[in-house]
Amino acid sequence: MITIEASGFIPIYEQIKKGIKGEISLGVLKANQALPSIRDLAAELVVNPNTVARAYRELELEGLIYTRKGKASFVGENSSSMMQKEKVRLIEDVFDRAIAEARKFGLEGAEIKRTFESRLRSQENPGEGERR
Amino acid sequence: MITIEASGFIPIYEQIKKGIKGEISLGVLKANQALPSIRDLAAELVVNPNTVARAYRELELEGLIYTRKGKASFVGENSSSMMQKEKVRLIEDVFDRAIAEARKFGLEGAEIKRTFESRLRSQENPGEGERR
Amino acid sequence: MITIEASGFIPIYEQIKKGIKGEISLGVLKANQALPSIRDLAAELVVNPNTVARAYRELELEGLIYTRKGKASFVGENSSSMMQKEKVRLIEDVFDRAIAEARKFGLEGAEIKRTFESRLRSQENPGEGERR
Amino acid sequence: MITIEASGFIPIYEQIKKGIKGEISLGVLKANQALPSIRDLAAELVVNPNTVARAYRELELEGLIYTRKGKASFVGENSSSMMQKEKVRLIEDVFDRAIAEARKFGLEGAEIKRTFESRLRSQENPGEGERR
DNA sequence: GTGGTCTAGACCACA
DNA sequence: GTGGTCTAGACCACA
Repeated sequence: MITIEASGFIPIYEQIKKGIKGEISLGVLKANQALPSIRDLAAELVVNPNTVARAYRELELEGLIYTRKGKASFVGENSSSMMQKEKVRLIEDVFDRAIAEARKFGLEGAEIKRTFESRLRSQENPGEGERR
Repeated sequence: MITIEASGFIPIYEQIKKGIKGEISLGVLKANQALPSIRDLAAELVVNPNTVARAYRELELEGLIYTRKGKASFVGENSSSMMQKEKVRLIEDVFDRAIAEARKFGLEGAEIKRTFESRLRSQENPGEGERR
Repeated sequence: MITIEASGFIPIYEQIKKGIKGEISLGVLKANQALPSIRDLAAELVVNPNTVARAYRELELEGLIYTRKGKASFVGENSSSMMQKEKVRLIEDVFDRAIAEARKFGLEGAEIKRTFESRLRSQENPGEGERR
Repeated sequence: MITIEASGFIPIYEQIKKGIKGEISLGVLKANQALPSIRDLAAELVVNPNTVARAYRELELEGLIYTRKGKASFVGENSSSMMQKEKVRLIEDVFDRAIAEARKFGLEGAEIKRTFESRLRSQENPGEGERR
């Protein structure tokens, strides 16, 4: 289940790569399991097949998947453990950026924490609206 | 003090816009204060003047700054209050994205919180290294 | 059919914007119809592609067109009705300016009207030449 | 009484030239009469003296005014008759443009006339608002 | 010196 | 092929 946001600046192929990495690290996609075909995934995401192909090609270059020509692409044997290691780095990075962004707008530690917690809560209880 | 990261996908002119918005919201740039000249900022950021000009032009279209041809660009009268309102939205947005990212990699509420707090701490005490 | 007059002070990108707005309001360009490609229009107008790109970009910021990267730019769903509303304002404005101009040269109501009507007539019957 | 609109694309020196031409053609400024000094007019219009100087310089090149160094600029002997001839052309031109603009937005003869007349009326009776 | 427009041309993301 | 960004560099309006 990959979601694409067209509005942003992040290339679609990067969003697809990230989505698949997420599924590998989650265990949704397991070692040697076949990925969806390029055409199927492209149709599902309403995206050009070339774009999916590029995502797969780069994942292959990174050693996370392998391709059997004429058959399909498969999750690599060591992908899961590779992703475990990268996962930590990736998530830390995303929070570092978010915190840096908040600081750029003048928030300090306590405020940043409060904002973060309020967002976490509001995402977990989306029906409730936001109390602060 | 705007920093440009060339590696990312976010266009330079967007990074400049964001930087200036941050400074306005921080009060570093105050109403009717002159922005650095296009050429100066371009030199400082090692970027083409056209790129800075585009950032300024878009900020003007958004009503945050105004320009006196032949003189300079200035922070708009209401920019600060405009940014105050947008600030909340912007920061919430950045945390929403970070949390969504973390979830995509299989983290849940408690883990996300722990990760966030460890990053916040490690940024505040950069000398200590990172404990995990 | 957009015409650019190089002699004037109005920037080329503004003339292109105005031309496209005219075509949308005329119904020559209909909702979801593709605009000419940036390169094609640039070639037709003998103008740099960047200049057309700027016009398109600003029309997009104004919400009149939308762009699918790698495909084309398209007329927005509500552009026609947006232009209908703006059309009145735009045309009233242009006559206000013309009338103000005439007054600046000392013409009064009746003379202004006579001049306007003679121009309207002479444009409708260009073959006849101008009688004064 | 010259009015400058800063928002537009028309250079300020052109607006000043046009204003002075209007005053000459109106007879407000008569042959051999001194124009306001560059500094005075610049102060009055809240504009840089260089800008007024340029307007005067070009009017001199067009033969409409002459300058006595150290004294002032004066309306030329034949300016009034020169302007009489140009006046017609100038005003016709402005209406031609306005009509062309209206046509670009799909209006035809009768509608154009109606719009023009309504603007003329509303300018003459600004207190009344616009009835159509 | 300062901003604004424009061109030529390169390179990239995407279809 | 199509749009987007960026650079280098020119020229102009204005201060």
